[in-house]
Amino acid sequence: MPTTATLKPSTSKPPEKLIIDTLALVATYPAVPITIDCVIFGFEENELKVLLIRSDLKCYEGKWSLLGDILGETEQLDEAAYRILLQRTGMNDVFLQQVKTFGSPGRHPGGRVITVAYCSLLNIHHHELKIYDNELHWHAVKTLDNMAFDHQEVIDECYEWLQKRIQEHPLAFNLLPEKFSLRELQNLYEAILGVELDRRNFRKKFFSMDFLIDLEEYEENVPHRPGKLYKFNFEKYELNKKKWIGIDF
Amino acid sequence: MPTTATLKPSTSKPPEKLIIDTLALVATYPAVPITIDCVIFGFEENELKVLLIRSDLKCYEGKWSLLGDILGETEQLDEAAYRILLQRTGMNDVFLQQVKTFGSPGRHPGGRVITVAYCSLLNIHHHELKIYDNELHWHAVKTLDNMAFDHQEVIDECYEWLQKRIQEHPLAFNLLPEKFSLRELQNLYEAILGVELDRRNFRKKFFSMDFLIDLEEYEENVPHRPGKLYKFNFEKYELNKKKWIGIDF
DNA sequence: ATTTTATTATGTAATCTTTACACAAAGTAA
DNA sequence: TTACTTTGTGTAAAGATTACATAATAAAAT
Repeated sequence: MPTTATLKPSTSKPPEKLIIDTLALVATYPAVPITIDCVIFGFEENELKVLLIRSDLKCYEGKWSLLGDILGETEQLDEAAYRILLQRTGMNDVFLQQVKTFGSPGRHPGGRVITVAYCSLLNIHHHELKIYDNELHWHAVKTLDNMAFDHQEVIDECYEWLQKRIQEHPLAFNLLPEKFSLRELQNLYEAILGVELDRRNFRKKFFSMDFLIDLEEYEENVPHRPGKLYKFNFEKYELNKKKWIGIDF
Repeated sequence: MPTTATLKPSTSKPPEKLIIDTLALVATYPAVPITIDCVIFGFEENELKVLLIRSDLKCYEGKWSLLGDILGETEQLDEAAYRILLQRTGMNDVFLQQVKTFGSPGRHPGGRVITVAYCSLLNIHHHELKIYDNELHWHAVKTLDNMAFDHQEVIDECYEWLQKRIQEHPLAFNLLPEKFSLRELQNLYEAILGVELDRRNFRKKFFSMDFLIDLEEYEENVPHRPGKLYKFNFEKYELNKKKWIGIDF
């Protein structure tokens, strides 16, 4: 035992007997089917949306469901999430992150199934859906109801995760066109955070971060004064990103 | 389909055939053993520590391991985490939170086992260990090595989660005595965040949050001028806590 | 008793950040 | 030409952060 460890009291005992046959050990463990569910948020017409399909279970007939599938026997969790997204939508250029695992014994009508939720945020017009089986579609997050399984809860947790995340990481730029106006950026934040922001202060904030590249181009075909277009400087961000924010609660 | 949903293109198809026998469906799913691992951080002698036991697998002989066990067949994930902590340590008054699920196919030598990591932070002197089997002990986080399974990685992820978390939530107060001096509080933050902080600014920060109750009492038996004692006003915090932090990256 | 040592407690000026708020300029549509 | 809509911009006040030094208190050593 290293000297840095707190001394164990005299009642401490080493393992009774070391287990040699780990395969036999694991074989005695009860096993549970694992699924991965993908919560893919998108943004369109100033509204946050999420990708859903029709449930193919009779008991959830007509209800909506997340994109999910069972975990393959030799698959990494992340790998499965990317596979599912590709199989269901044809998209292969999306960054997914694990958010939370849901394991209530009663969450699946067919018996215990544990699901690991993965989340992403993307530009609906940059990522063409190539497959539409089971009525795959973008559904407004505000008007969700009628969800199969515990998918409402899964979406709620992912949405909270997302709201936090877009304030700390430049996620939002993934769902704007490459060239965007500050108004588009602000609409996005307002839609996802569900608040109104002051336009001047919003601009000041982003300009002072100094990650926006002024393209010296302007919007076209807008029925009013066109806004300037910018793009996000991901390289600069990667070099300069903050380590921490400071104690604040 | 609600009117808010994006219209599906003509290629969209409803589910081919609805599944009625969900039990039979789930029975076809490959199943994986699930374990829960508890990453319990504690603080003692100005050092962050974590609860470890000896691995009882021959192939990890002499290595340290997190407190873990298999998930019971009808157990909630959270429930299992609390049970494991109670069984292994006798502690039953600890708040645990799910951090991440680890599922690399090769992470367990006995075959695929997926683990869900739960994390907590507590005051070593408030939570007496009542069981010491398998050399249960507090181990300094700084000097970890020689970990079984992927437990180093699990601890690393939980540590990062913790560093972020204590800056946004008043977690830290759970691991001080009820009455504490500002120096104790500062030591804690410095130890967990791994930085040095300016004493005057640190005090200003906490006083301005206005969640500390001045007890008008002083430290005793210290070989120098005694510091004032405070306690944390959890009620006030619950009423006033912030909704969000602001865009910053 | 006096001195030494360690540590607490406190204030201020400079800088930076946040907030609230209003008006002129640019383009389209009528 | 006018009306409409939306962009772009500045400033003052308040608040937060940073960097920094000195006096007070108690115990321990002499």
